[in-house]
Formats: sequence, C-alpha cells, structure tokens
Amino acid sequence: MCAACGVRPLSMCASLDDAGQAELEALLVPVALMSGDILFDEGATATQSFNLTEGCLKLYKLLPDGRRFITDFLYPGDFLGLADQQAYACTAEAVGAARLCKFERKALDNLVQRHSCLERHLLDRARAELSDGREQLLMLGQKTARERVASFIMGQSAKAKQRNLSATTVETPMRRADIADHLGLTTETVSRTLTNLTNDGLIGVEAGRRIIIRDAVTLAALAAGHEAA
Amino acid sequence: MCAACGVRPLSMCASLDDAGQAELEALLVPVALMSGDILFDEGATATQSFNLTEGCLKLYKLLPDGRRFITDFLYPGDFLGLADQQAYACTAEAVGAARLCKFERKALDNLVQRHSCLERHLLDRARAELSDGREQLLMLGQKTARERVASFIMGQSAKAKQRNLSATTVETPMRRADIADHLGLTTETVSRTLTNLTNDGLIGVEAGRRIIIRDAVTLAALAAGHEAA
DNA sequence: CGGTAGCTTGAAGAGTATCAACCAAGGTGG
DNA sequence: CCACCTTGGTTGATACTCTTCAAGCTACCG
Repeated sequence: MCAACGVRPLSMCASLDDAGQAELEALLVPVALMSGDILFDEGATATQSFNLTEGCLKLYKLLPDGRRFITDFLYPGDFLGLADQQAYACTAEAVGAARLCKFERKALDNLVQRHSCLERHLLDRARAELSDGREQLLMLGQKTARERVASFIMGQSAKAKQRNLSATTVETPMRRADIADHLGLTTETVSRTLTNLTNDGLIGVEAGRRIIIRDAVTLAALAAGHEAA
Repeated sequence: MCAACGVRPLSMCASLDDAGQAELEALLVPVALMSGDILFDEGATATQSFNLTEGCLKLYKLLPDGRRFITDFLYPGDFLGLADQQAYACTAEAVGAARLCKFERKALDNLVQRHSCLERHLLDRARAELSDGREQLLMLGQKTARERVASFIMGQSAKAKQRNLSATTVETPMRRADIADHLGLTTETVSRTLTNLTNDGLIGVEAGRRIIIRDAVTLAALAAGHEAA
C-alpha cells in the first residue's frame, strides 16, 4: 500500500530503503478528516506526527481575543510535527477533506534514530522550513498588501508545481478569510487586491477559488519587492 | 580553552563527551568582529557554521529597494547555520564587537554524523527555532505596535535570563532602527511606543539602551495579546 | 424559495508611516 | 578647550495604507 502511494516521492518515505519502508508502514495508522476537522490543538501534548497524503490543512495560532494567524497551508507530501517539541506549536485544521498517515512519535523517533537517512531528511526539511519562515517574516514585516498577495500566489504556484500540477492555474482550496489570516490582512483587503491585480492584467480569477497567472514576470517582480507594478 | 568557555553550557558543545569536545576544538577557528562587520551575506554559499561566544549579531534580509527585515538577534551560545542549506538565508552583521567560533561545514557535518547526540541537539534547536518563528509570525501578522514592542521586551528579557542576566533590567545593544526593522515598524513608532509604555508605568528607559521592566505582569499580558493595557 | 455562507464593493475611520524639526551625546579638528 | 559635525533618539504635523463597518451580490442547500 505504501508502494502505491502517490505522495511517496514527495515525502520522507522516499529516503528509506525497502526494509525501512516496511518498518515505517508497520507503524502507520491512516486518518481521514472532513472539512473543518481539527487534527490537534495548539498547546496539546505532541504525542504524534503525521504525513499528509491527500487534501489540504491549515496550521494556525490564536490570540486570546480571537485574532488568528495561519502560519502555513500544507499539501500532500508535507510532514507535520517538525516544529513541535513537547506541545504542538499550532492548531491543525482540515481545509477540505484530507487523509493522513499517523505515527506515534516515540516509535517514529526510534525509527529515525536507527535510520540516519531519515534523520538527515528531517533535518533538511527543518532547514528548508526555517528558511521559508525567514522569507515569510520578511513578507509580513516589510511588504505591502499588493506584494503580499503576489507572494502568496507565486508561493502557491511553486507548491503546485512541486506536485506536478499546473504552475499557472493555481487551485486555492482555502477561503479568502484564510488567505487574509495567512498574510496579516483582512478578507476585504485580499478581495480588493485580487480584483486590482485582475484589472491590471496580472492574474485572472475563476469561480472564486481558481487563480490564473497571466503575467508571471511582473507578478514575480511584485512579489520580490520591486515596487513597480 | 573550550573547557574554560563561558557559553559552553548554553551551546551545542555541552552535548559532547570529552573526546568529541576535543575533536570539535580541533576544528574551531576563532573569529573577532567589530561593530558593523558583516560575517556573511544572504545568498552567499554557506560553507561555514558559527557559534557566537561574545557580543550580539543581527540576521537580516533585504528587499531590492532597501527595505530590511531583521529576522533575529543572536547572543552568546547561539548557533548560526541551521537555516542555511546551500546558501545563507540571511546576512549576519555584528551589532557591537563580537567573537565567534568558526567551523567548516563539511568537517562539522562529518562530526555531527558521528555523534548522534550532536545531531539530536541540532534537530532540537531547529525545532525550537521553528517554534519561535511561528510565534514571530503571529506577532507580525496580528499584533499592534504596542503589543509588538511589549513582545520584544519580554523576549529580550527571556534571552537575558537564559544567560543568567537580570530579567528585569534588559540591555539592548541594538539601535532603535534595528528594533524597528525587527518588529516591522519604524524608528519613530518604536520610540513613541517606548515613551508611551514609560508614561504608563510599564517600563523605564535609561541611557537609551537600557530598559527596566516595571510591571512584568501587565507587560506580559500585553505581549500575549490581551488588549487591555 | 427562503436562508445562509462566502465574496465583493463602498464609505468612513484608525493606526502607523512619512516628512521634518529638534535635542543630546560624542568625536574631531582647529 | 571649544566650535563643529555626525549619529542616534525623540517629538510634532500630516498623509496614506489598510481596517472597520455596512451593504449588496452570488451560489449553494435544505
């Protein structure tokens, strides 16, 4: 069953040999989520790790008065649990229907220690996530609403490309409110900015959730902070 | 010489046994920086890693038009190189005079692979940095200027405490402009906010760079996002 | 068909940025 | 030793981006 898994080449599983693969498969418990289901809450004891195989999750943190920030959207092949030591750093919620592989952390940690290739893979992932995080900080700290939305679209496009999907027609399963809470904006500002980008011919929006990149060069320049539109 | 190092208990070195320690010491090259010296530039090939032993560094990213975001301030005991894979993710610049231990990455990676305790230590650090990064994203995405400054002060206080310094009298070696670029604000806003917090009796400011925490409870509540002042 | 959820659009308002002085401290050179 | 200049910090007035509040629109579902 793992052998037939579509996300295997994208995930940590690919770094294991056949024997390790079999061990990993023995530890795995499949999980299915419906839209809006919470996988775990921020602050809960982090006893499990996960591999997303299908669908989309959002990770978020809340402030006491309800303000929310979505730190990341996860797609098939992504691993959950790197940032979490004792407690989960974020709440994980399904954006649509989703499927995951669940691992008990103790068992997985044990496996990781016996397979240095896995440990290296996880460290590499951690490095990549740290690097991405820095980029996100730059965005939130210095970029304008227009640049943030452009960055978001280019980022989603890059993630889609990784999964062998179209890089120019980007399906965004999340709502405007989710995008807003991920960019540090409001739904209204996201909506307005998307219409502005559309009017400027940089993108097209279909059925609300599908974004077509029409001028990738200009959009990328905008995302990179070259203020010219 | 490592045996007498003041930051040893704070750094990765502490996780090694005596033999490993000796190996590490053989790889180490000491580096001294003056205020404003650049240790490495964002985008440069990441051939070396560092351990900060004295002073303070700032890590930052730039946008093409000069906008800057300081992702982090580093203090003695901190390790540089976790987020960097092929290239350095940020530029590293000395805030004041500083001293570091320099390691060639190839040699260090080799050592790490032979000492699983080191590998675990680095993975743990990466986890902690990821977790901190999420917190920072929440701050930049959702918090007000007042909350951001409060968060900054509490964060600096916590770091000082880790180094066995006073948690209530916080020495901030960086300039207002640096704080501003770290919080996604301007120097003027930082300055105004500090005077407001002072007038409200939450803090005191001495000689520009020394911040005294007068009401830790209220300040913490503010930092945590309980809007009440 | 009415109801609801999500998205868009409009007008007013708040928070922070920008522009511009001003001040204090420290270093330099005459 | 003092005038001068530079650097960093504070304070004030104004401007602008984004938020807030509010209404309207569309599509989907019972």
